[in-house]
Amino acid sequence: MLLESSSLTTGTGRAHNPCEECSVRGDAICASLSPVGLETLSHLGRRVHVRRGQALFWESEESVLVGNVLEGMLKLSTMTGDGREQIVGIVFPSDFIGRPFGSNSHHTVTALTDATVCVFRRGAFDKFVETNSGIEQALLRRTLDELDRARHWMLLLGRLSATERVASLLVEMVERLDGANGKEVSLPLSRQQMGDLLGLAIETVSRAMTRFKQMGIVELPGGRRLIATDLPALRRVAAG
Amino acid sequence: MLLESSSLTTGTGRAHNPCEECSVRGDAICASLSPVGLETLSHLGRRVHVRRGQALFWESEESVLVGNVLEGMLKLSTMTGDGREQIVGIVFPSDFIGRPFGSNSHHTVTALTDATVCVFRRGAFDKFVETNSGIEQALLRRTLDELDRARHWMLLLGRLSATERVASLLVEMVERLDGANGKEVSLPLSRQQMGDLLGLAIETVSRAMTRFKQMGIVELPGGRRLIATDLPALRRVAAG
DNA sequence: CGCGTTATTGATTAGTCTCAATTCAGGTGG
DNA sequence: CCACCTGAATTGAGACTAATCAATAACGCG
Repeated sequence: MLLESSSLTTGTGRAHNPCEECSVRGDAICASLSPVGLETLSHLGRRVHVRRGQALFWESEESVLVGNVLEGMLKLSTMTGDGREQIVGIVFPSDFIGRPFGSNSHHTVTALTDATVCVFRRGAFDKFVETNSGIEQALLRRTLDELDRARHWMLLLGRLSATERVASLLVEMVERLDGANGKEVSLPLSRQQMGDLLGLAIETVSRAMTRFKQMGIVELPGGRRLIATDLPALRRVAAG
Repeated sequence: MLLESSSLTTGTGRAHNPCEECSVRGDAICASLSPVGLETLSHLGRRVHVRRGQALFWESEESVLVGNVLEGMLKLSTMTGDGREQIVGIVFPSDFIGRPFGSNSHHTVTALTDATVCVFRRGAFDKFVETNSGIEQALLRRTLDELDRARHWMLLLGRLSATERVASLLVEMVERLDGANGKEVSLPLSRQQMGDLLGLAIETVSRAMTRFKQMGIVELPGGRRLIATDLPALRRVAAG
């Protein structure tokens, strides 16, 4: 249940600043930093590897960590009192996770694929932000974007039918995994997780998928693989 | 001496900064400003009065304005292609509205009650923020809170039953309108709007309300008035 | 190749939406 | 001040969507 720190490995690099050759150097909030700021930050962070299915912060536990996703994809989720789960966000490389500035957002962060995250203790990160206002603005922009995404998802959850929701998710996945018409992508989500994200039962998700297959707008070559053979049509279904 | 403050406020001499006696001075993002910053900002903003039902920015139109709510309550909403509406947020006095930094969030802002908003042209506001990093952090905190709220709402929309949703809304309304057990509050939302917020049909909302009345945990003395006679019980229903 | 897990498919049920009919509240004009 | 009118809210009946329960089928892994 609890995070096993033994399974988490710390990154290397001491002489050279490891941030310089970070895979998300140009996209994450660190992009706004000067070389000096970057140097300081590099001493605060450490790389953590998480295996698929592993939780990163535990819900309702003091969320002491914040960080940037370097590789892989993770889900943010909450639960109702009686155990129903809702995924409230999917994070991709260069996305920021965690809640700076004291308060706590009560979300579980779980790796959907094997992932690498550059983490900071929140206190140290907060202090660093105070003296580097560039990063603050980067964080603000990113948070505003997240807010827009969350609100867009509210529309989906509140007003779209099951079929429309599944189509929307497939379209978004194809886009974010840079697929195209006829190009195969590998979904990072199980059917159960798709259900938890869309507010649907697993069977409902499955049925929608087979319906799309029968309509000839997607192919499902087994497992989590997906080919959108008629992306415009899928988009039309998603639109509502 | 020459200039009279025209339509907007005051009545106390022009040497005095109108922001000083603003109703949300201590709570809005302006709270973080120095007297000098406040002085500058006061020249950029103007007060706008909106009547109940009036829209403030129009969806998909270039959202040129941002601002602080001074009085009243407003809703943020989006629509599907075929006209289904979803309310994605309710804003209260001291809340910030609008999307700074270029991009556009495509939300309609409509007054739920008569309201007063302190608005800024976005370009001017953005520029002001760049030279006043205090306001940036205030905005960031506020946006992080909004994000948490939106994600909490995703749980509600994705996983709670109709009854649980309505109970949740009533609890939240009682809290934000500082009601208590047995204290009457006046809901700012019509049944239709409650439905648009909860992702439910108007009839379903109505039925849930009468069920609560029959259970003896609320009273509905007509109109939009509400008395939670057993708030703990209502909370229990909401919990799910 | 067999086993456990995950996904699909089917039958039934529960919950919510839709359509339709009153009832109620609030504002208007006589 | 009251009767009326209009929009909002409630209530009821039936239709439909998606959840649940249950039984295969496909996959992934040792």
